[in-house]
Amino acid sequence: MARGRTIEKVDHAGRQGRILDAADAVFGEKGYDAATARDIAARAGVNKALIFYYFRSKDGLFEHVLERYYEAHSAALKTAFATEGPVSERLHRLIDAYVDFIDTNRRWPRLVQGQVCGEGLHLALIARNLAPMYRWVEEALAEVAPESGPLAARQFFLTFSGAVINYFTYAPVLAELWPEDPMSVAAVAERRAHLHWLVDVILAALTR
Amino acid sequence: MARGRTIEKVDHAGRQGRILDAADAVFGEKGYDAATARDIAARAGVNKALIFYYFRSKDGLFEHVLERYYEAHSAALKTAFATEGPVSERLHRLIDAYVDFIDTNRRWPRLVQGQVCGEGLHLALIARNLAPMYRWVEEALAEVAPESGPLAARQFFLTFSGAVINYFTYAPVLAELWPEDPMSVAAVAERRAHLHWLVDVILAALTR
DNA sequence: GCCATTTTTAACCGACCGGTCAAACCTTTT
DNA sequence: AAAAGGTTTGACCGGTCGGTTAAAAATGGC
Repeated sequence: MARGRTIEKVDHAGRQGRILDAADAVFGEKGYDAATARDIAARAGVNKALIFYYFRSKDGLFEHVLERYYEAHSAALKTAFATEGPVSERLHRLIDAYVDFIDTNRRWPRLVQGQVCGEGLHLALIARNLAPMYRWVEEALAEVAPESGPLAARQFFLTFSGAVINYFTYAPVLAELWPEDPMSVAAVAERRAHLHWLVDVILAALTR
Repeated sequence: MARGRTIEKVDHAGRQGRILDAADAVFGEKGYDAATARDIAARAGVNKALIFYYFRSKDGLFEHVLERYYEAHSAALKTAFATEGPVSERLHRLIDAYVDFIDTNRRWPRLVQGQVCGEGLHLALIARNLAPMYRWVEEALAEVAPESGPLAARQFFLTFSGAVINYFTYAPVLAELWPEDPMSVAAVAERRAHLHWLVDVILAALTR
C-alpha cells in the first residue's frame, strides 16, 4: 500500500514526516502519557508498527518531536538576536520572536511545560533549549544589570520568559475568566504591547 | 488488619487522610497519568481497593487532592490581602503569600501546571483557584491601571503570577543552568526580593 | 456474647498499553 | 523475471492499568 508515494504527490517527507506531525499533534493535545502509539498511527494514517520501525520507541518518537521544535525555536531566536542595536531594541526583538514562535507553535509550550511538570525524562533537552535564550538575556543585560542579587540578569530572564509562556499555557483557564478570547489576534497583540512596556520600564529603572 | 486503629495512635485522620497524603505525593512527583493506584496504595500502606472505597475513582481522588490545596491556597491569600493599606503594600503581601505558599507546598505548582498542560479535565477547578487572586490584583490596581489595553490589571496579574510560578516549575531545569540550587533558602529569598523590586518599579511607572 | 454495620482484604476482570515478528508488499538492480 | 532489500502490515504478546466483588475482619450498640 505504498500508493502514497505515487498518488499523493506531496508526501511531506514520507511516512516518517507524517508520523512526526501526528505525534506532534497527539502529544501536544493529550500529553506524553495519555498519548498512545495507536492514536498517533491512526492520525498519521499508518500502521502502528511503523512507528517503532522508524523511531525505536514511544520515547524516541517524542524526542524527535522535541528536537524538531528545538531546532526551529533556536533558529527563530538566533536570527532575532543576531543584528546589533541598543539593549532595549534587542530585548524587544527577542520577546517578539518568542511570542511569535509560541503563537505559531501553540502546542509547544504545553509540550515543554508538561515535560517540566511531569517525570521530566527530557530535562536535559529542555535545558539545552532554554540555555541560549538564557545566555542572550544575560548578555543583553550585562551592561545594565548587576552580576548577582535580586536584579541579576537571570532573574529578569525568568520574569520575562514566565510572563510570556504563562500567558499561553494559562490561556485555556483565562478563557473562563476573561470577557474575550485570550488567543485572539487582538489579545495576543495586547499582551505583546504589555511585554514591551515592561521591558522599557525595567530598563529605565535599571539605568537610572 | 485494622490494627492501625489501635496501635498507631495518631492516625492522621485515618486511612482516608493517609491515602490523600500519598496521592498528593505520587501525583505531584509523577503527574496524573503516570501515577497509579497501586503506587498510591503502597505509599499509604493500604490496600488498593480502599482507594476506590473512599474515593470513587482515580479522578475523584485527584479532585480531592486539588480541593485540599485549593482551600489552603485561598485561605493563605485571603488573610494576606485582608488588611488594608497602600497598593504597594497589599501587592507585596499578596506576592509574599503566593511565594510562601508555593515554597511550603512545592508539589502544588507542578500539579496545577501539569493539569493545565495535560488534558485539562479540571480546568474549572483551576479557574476557581485562580479567580480570587485575579480579582484581588484587579482590585488593588484599580486606582492606578487603566481598565483595558496593555496596561490593564489583568496583564499585570498574568505577569506577576507567571513570574512567581515559573520560578518554581522551572527550578529543576534551572538547577542545570545556575551555579547554585534555585530552591535553596537564599535563592528563594533573592527571587522574592526581585519580585518586590518589580512591583515597586511597575507601580512607580503606572502612577507617574 | 451477639448482631448489624462499616472497613479492609485478596483475588480477579476486561481493556488497553508499548513493543515484536514473520510474512507480504513494493521498488530497484541485475 | 528473478533476486534483493527496504517498507508496510496484521496478528500477537506479556504486562499493567483502573476498577469490581465477595468474603473476612473489625467495630460499636445492646
